[in-house]
Amino acid sequence: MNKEIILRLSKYKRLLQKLKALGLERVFSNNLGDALGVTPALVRKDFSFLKITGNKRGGYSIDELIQEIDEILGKNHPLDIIVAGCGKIGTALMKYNGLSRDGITVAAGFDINPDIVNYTGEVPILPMEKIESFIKEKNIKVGVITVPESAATAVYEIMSNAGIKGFLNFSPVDLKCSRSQDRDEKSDCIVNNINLAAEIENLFYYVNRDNESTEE
Amino acid sequence: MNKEIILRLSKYKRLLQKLKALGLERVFSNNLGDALGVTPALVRKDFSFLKITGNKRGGYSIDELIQEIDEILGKNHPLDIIVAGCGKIGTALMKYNGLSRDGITVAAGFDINPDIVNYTGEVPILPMEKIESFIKEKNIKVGVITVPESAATAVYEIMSNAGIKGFLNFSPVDLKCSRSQDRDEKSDCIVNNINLAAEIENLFYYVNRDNESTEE
DNA sequence: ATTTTGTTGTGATTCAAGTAACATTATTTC
DNA sequence: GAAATAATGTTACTTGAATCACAACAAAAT
Repeated sequence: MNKEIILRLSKYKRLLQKLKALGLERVFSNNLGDALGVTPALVRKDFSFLKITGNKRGGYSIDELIQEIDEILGKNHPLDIIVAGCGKIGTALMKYNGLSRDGITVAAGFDINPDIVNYTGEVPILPMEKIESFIKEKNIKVGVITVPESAATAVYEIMSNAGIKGFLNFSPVDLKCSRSQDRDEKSDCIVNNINLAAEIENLFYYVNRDNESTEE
Repeated sequence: MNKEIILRLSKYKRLLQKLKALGLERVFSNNLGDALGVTPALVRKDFSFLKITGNKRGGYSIDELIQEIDEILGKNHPLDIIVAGCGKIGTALMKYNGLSRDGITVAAGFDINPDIVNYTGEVPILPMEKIESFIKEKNIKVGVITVPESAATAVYEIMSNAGIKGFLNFSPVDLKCSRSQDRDEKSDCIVNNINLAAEIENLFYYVNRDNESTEE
């Protein structure tokens, strides 16, 4: 199955909440498709795939949609994550309001540097040695990796062995776990890699190319 | 054309630099494919598409490859960017070493909050009113958007009108410009959207689903 | 009650990224 | 110098995500 479907789900929900705030009660696949820049058929297919069903003439109930999407995204369970590596990016994520706004809680950060360990902060920063026991005790399943490239694989191994199943990886090495390619298989874990420098390099490629072709 | 090709290019290069550091001089499509988890044929296709050519028996010269990739990624020009919105994520990016390590320089940050404006920092934080003139004067082409959702579209418009062609957008709204879908068309601009909360929600979906199916 | 309307749900189609296969050609070996 | 080898470069194929098109059907209108 496609990762994109679930990313679209989050976008549907965000939009639905706004429509609800405006007083709307029902929505059509056309509305959602327009807003996301996809065809209405794809919206219906997404819902069909996720066993969400609408009304043959009246579209979809916004309230029900939101509820069902929450159910699918696991919003009825607590969304607790940890952050491994409290450098620039790591600490930013720990404090980022955009996560808590969507119900995601950073339970703790971890770092090898004893100088920045801090048990009393709003989100505590614990020594890296404690990451394994913390994961097991709190039964954490999702973690963010923001350690330097050289440490990424080792930290990933530790987290994976301790029970983390979902990874958001900001280090520039592509972490790939056993069967993560095929998201339908019951795989050991999932990794979403975000390579910030590569994303920006990517932009420069198109920008430079477009420049050149207009300079003629 | 596919964004993925250019992201792979960055990965090729990272790998090539490591191989070079180990003393290697030549590399085969097989090596690169293994490391990136793709078929060797795709590696050759990427190079073929980018007019990079190898040696029928001896593979590719690492030095030449690195040079040609640098050329394509525009590494011979300065990679100057700006950051709009100096909140948690924005300031983290401004100080993130991972960018400068790849030759990317943050020329300045911008924010509406006068309290955090700071002309003397390593990377200055300027008032948002100055973003337009700054872009024009310094001829900046790539920008990062890390403002709150409510301001995202407005800031995008200003930046776009001032001359920014490539956007990395961290606000949860999908910014889409005229013809950015089709990356072959000479389009007005390119936007890469990164929705952090959605990425994590996405992980929880798979983690929860796998849990449920093993609980039977 | 019957017809019309308008939207869902889904099978067929398109399209593009990635894979597989192979013809091509430098290099080595004898 | 000819044969064998081992890699590239490219054509044909596969696959899967998104679109298109339409049948099914609930609600509204007559």
